[in-house]
Amino acid sequence: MIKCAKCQQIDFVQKSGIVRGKQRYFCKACDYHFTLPEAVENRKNKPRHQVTIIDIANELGISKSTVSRALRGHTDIHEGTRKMILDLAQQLEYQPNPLANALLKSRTNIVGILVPEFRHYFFPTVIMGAQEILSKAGYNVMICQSDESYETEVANVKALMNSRVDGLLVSVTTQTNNVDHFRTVLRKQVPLVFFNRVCPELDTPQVIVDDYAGAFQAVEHLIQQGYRRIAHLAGPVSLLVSRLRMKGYLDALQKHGLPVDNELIIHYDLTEEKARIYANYLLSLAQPPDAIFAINDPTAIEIMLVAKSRGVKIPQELGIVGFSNDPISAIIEPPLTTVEQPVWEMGRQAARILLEQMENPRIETYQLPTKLIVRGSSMNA
Amino acid sequence: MIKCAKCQQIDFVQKSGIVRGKQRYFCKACDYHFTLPEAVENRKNKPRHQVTIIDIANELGISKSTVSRALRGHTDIHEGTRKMILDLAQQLEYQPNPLANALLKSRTNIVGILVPEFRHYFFPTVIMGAQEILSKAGYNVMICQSDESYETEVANVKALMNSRVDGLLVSVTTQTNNVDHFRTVLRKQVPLVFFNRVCPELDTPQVIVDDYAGAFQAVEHLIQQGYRRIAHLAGPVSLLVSRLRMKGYLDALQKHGLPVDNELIIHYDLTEEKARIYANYLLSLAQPPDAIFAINDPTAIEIMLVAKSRGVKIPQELGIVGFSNDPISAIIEPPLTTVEQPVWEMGRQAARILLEQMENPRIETYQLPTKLIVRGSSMNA
DNA sequence: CTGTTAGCGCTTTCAC
DNA sequence: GTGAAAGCGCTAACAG
Repeated sequence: MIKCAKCQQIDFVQKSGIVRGKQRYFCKACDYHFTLPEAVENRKNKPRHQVTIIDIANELGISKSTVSRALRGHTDIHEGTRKMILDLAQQLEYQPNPLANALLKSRTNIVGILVPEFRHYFFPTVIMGAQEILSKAGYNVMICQSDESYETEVANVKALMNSRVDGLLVSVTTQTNNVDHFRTVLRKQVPLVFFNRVCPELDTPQVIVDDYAGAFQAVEHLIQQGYRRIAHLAGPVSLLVSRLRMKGYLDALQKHGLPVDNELIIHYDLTEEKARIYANYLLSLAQPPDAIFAINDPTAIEIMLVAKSRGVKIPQELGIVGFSNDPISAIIEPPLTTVEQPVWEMGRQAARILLEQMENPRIETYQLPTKLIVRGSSMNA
Repeated sequence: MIKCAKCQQIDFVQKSGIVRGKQRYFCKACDYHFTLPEAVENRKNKPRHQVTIIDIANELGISKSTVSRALRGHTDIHEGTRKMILDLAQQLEYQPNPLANALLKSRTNIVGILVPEFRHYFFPTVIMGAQEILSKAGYNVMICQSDESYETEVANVKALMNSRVDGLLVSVTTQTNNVDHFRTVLRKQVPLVFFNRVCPELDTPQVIVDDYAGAFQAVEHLIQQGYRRIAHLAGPVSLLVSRLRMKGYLDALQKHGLPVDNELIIHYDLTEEKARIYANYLLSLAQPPDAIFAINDPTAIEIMLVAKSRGVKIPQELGIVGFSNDPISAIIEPPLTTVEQPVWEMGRQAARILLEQMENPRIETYQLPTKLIVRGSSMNA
């Protein structure tokens, strides 16, 4: 059952007494005395036992503090001792237990990410960007999605806080009007960074793109293409991003002397069904719009589908511009004009700020650039 | 500074000695004696201090064991004591520290999910399905993506194991040929369930769809539509899903007496670039195919884009069928014929099996149904 | 350079 | 019914 630690043979090994509470063995073949690594013995009893510093300490007959120090890379330690410890640790495949550390330090090295959904292109991509930075910094990521439900969002924040995450990256739901759950987070001094769908009323960093400029450019482009009756299918007023893009839309109309027709402005909850309903509504107006600026690409795409189903020609009869440059917008026909935003970079940036926030808190709003990408859906030439 | 616990006034409160090591207060207005909840006092010193059972025990002058019992809902406890404890716990917003519990029980209530990517529709949806079940069961989810890199996969498994997840839901990369890292997981008795991209060589549950039947139907449909020279842009041989769909393709050809032309069968690594390259290659053959069965929808869509750019008419000159029913397949033009699989349900099922695995391990392969959805890309009428 | 001790927050025997 | 004490794995302050 027991292999000799030197010659690896089995048949010649016999027990040879107990030293310091540990069973010692003796190989009659190669004349070698040894003890079994504690971990090996333990494993027999507890199958899930993980090697601990105590196993190493016992095996080497030293104290666990010394082992800890060696493993932590402290300097004031005998070179021989260190080598001994490091070697055995490697041999036993020692893995520090992060739970013990977390309990001790009240730090889990986990960052929570909370998004409203990840069916579309945007949020998964932001998450990937954030993960890139966070995992480099030694953090794991716990992802929750609120499914655009305020209640779920509150529950998720609670769950993440309860899991003692070291920080939180959040994009709120369309329904989030009360932000007390985030106040609790801040009160408990857990770093919190909002991105895309932010909470400017909270004193914590926010990462957004230049929504205003993007929207302005988009609408100005439509005007330059000759469209005159431009509708805006906007997001809910609760979201800053909706309000900023709305302002860009309004200002572009104003700059070019176009009237604002409230009939052409619709706020909606970003669900697919509502997008379809309102697209149909707009196209059934007595004086329908000749172009629509959509709050985002999924919305624009729903509009395109509705327009197509009604036989409305894009871009001749209806110009359409979206926002985000979802890959699907290059695939659909005609390809969708859209405002590109650095989605991946937004995740990276939010993560960087969160990490910085852990060191020295600073409240700031970070704004990334946008860029209009002109495609077929708005080329009324 | 100190509010009276009864009349809530501030000005009349004064200290009234120390009892059992705790400062007591006295309100001259309402004649009420009280102590400050320990937690409140502590909060002043350690801003991040969370209320612990010790705080409650001290405040009530009882032992933490009793508090623990009351909170755990043990029966043998005085009703009055229990009520006192529960009330104070609520008042102080006591939250048990999961870290302490995790350390004690070696259970984190975290499940790791490892996927190759989440840019497309498939994996995010599976994850949402899994999360639905897992969060109901009280588990948090830690998501990693390997980005189709074997090394990243190994690193991620290590990281998740190191975080002491209670279970693992995995879909492997296209590059995963060596599965030793998963053997380690099983050796440490951590429940492991594969889905979609599975590892049949490992003794652990696998969740897949009926890839063979789905592929067979898809190809048979193409044949029935009159296509005779049907190519297959397949996944890497390393993946079981590739092999099963390949078999369905081959058997359908055989059943209908069509020859197998190896020139028309290409295995590739599922990257966008390669999809484009091979689509171009197939369409440039001296005898190009008149239809292509693609391993999945993203592949099919790349093929469609290439075909369009070459002026090849779909479905007249080229029939195309994909796999998965990615929402984009209904949007692209012509809409893509595809094999629907219950993606969300796959996540739910995998999660359920993982939970069951934690109770009584059982090795089984679960297979979900598929269904052909015929759309314009293959209607050669 | 190394060992001893205490403690992170909690559950769980084992006593009384 | 309740308390005391041990211990999960680890780090760090304090002694030598």
